[in-house]
Amino acid sequence: MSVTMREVARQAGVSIATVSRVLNGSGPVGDETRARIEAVARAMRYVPNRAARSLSTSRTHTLGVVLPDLYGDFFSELLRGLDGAARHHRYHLLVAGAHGGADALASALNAMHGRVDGLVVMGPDVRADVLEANLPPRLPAVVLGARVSGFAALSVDNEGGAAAMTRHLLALGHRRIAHVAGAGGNRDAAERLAGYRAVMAAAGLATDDLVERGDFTEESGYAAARRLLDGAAPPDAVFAANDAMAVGAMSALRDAGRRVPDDLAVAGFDDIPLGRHLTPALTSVHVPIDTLGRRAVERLQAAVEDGDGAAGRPEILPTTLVVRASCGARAGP
Amino acid sequence: MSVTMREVARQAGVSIATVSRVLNGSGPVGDETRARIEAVARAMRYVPNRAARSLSTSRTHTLGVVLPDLYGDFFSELLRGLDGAARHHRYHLLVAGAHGGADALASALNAMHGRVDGLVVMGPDVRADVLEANLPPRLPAVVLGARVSGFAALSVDNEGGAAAMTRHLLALGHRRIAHVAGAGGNRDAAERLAGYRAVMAAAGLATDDLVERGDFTEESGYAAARRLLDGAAPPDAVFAANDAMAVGAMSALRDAGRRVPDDLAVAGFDDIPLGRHLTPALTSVHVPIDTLGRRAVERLQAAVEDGDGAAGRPEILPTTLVVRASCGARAGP
DNA sequence: CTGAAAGCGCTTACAG
DNA sequence: CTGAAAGCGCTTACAG
Repeated sequence: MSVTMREVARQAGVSIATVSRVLNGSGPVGDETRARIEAVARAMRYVPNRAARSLSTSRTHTLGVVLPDLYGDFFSELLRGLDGAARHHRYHLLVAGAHGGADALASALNAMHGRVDGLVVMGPDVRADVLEANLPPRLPAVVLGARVSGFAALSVDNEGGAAAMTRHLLALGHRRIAHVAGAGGNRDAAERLAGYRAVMAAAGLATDDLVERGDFTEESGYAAARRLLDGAAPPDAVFAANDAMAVGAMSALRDAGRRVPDDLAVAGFDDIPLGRHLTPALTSVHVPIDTLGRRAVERLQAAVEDGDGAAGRPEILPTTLVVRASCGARAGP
Repeated sequence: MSVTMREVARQAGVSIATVSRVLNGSGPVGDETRARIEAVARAMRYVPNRAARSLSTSRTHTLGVVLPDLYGDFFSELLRGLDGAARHHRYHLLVAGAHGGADALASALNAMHGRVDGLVVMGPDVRADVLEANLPPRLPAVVLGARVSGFAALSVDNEGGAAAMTRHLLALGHRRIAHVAGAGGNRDAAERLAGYRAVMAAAGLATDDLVERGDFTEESGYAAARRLLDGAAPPDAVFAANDAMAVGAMSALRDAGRRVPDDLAVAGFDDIPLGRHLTPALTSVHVPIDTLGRRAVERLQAAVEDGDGAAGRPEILPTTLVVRASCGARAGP
């Protein structure tokens, strides 16, 4: 195929071992020899074959990333965090979208064997036992948004964030606070719902007719808001489990002739860039997505370097309330 | 490290050649032998080492993707297109962000040698000769947004789109149409500027004091709009070379107390999802970003399969005008 | 300082 | 139908 070390060695009149030493800066090599080899390699436009190198060193300098999807504000920012940290630690990224399903996950993981030094797997939709059954036993891995025994877990404080938002809405005087929950079976969705419910219960407020389920898409947020408006006693605030659904809800309210925030407050979760640009700007719970990516790489890098399995204590990143105009608070940046 | 074919072979009492045949479904193997090997492999949780397989087959089933960045609406959608098509053709994606600079590009390409069957490189900021000097001679590659001799080129009709937008603004009665250009040295930016200039010139309108340069960021769009407003004779329409700058321009106009579209029309380029959510919604030029990704993979896949270098004629994808409220046209979806 | 050789984990003609 | 062997392109003790 392409030019190999053997050809460089022949051209330079040395053994391949010496070429390897020069290219890796390892072992002692005579100055004259080194210069000659470097010149020949450059002239021949030699580039080392990484697959071969990986095979003999069993190091790839690559991290595998398996996400439910590669698209959208959330994953885009996650990739940014992963990419930045990976670049910083001189790692590359082998990415795969594994839209739901244990099969997709298994096949993605299979295809990475021997090509990565560690794995970042995002699994809020995947059952922990499925993950556990498919993660390679020896490979360092960090799991995002799920907890799998034996592997490092990184997640965000969904419950705390949802609780803070619910308290904020209560403090603004809202009582019938509806929640548009995320997809069933999704861990983030479940935790956010739990945070909301806990605070409502503590305030002595029932939530029976105030929870509608969506699936994290804008359309599902629109539909959920419609159902809430059509109910017997419509809410005075809508807290969606993510920003996309909040955007959908805002559209539904507008289409129904209700003004935000005058008639109804709306809030989301994630704090995607879009939120700042809406009119009114969207109150949300900030999730440190890029930090999530960065920390994942850092933990992995440490694990690879130290040889341990990246296990260690689970890490929960804090979320923060971001108050803007959509919830009707007076002071909104 | 992990369990290898040799261990499976030993456990099953056969040679590694036979194990390989079973795993790949190649060559004839006795039913009883096959069943035994499959059982053993499953029991041992054997997963083939891809680096080793790549080395002996010189096929990786992976495509390398080198982008200026991995973040933002544009790249996110491009990745979506790439990922979808890659999955469809059973390829994986090795991605790298190579923020400007020939060095980053060279190092990213280096690190991919031996690990990919083909390359997608996005190069609007990179000079063609730098690309040409760094692309591996034998590897099929498609270049996005640049033209490098010997490699397939895929781009979008920037000039046509900018011309159509300029004509649209003229048709709405605007005369002093300003253009906020993209980064200098960027090919997309240059083509969009050219499209704008050509139509203005054909209409007999001067553009001397109507072009401000930005760098594709929202902030630069804000600053450019400010400079235009502060000029001797402010424009009556602002056409930004991308949506992010249009968003910045809208903010600047709002901060200056000017209403969009009543006082000034604003238009962008790219048609990112955000545009639909703005108030007023942003008129833009739709760029088929995901198609760009999909076509890149399709061409590469064909090249890998057929053994040719993926060269062939350059392909220019059409752009389309998307009229919304920000330019003041009556009928806007 | 330099080279011959073994080995990384696979695949694939070539024999049998 | 099955196995022994060479080879993919590197790295790395081990000699010298």
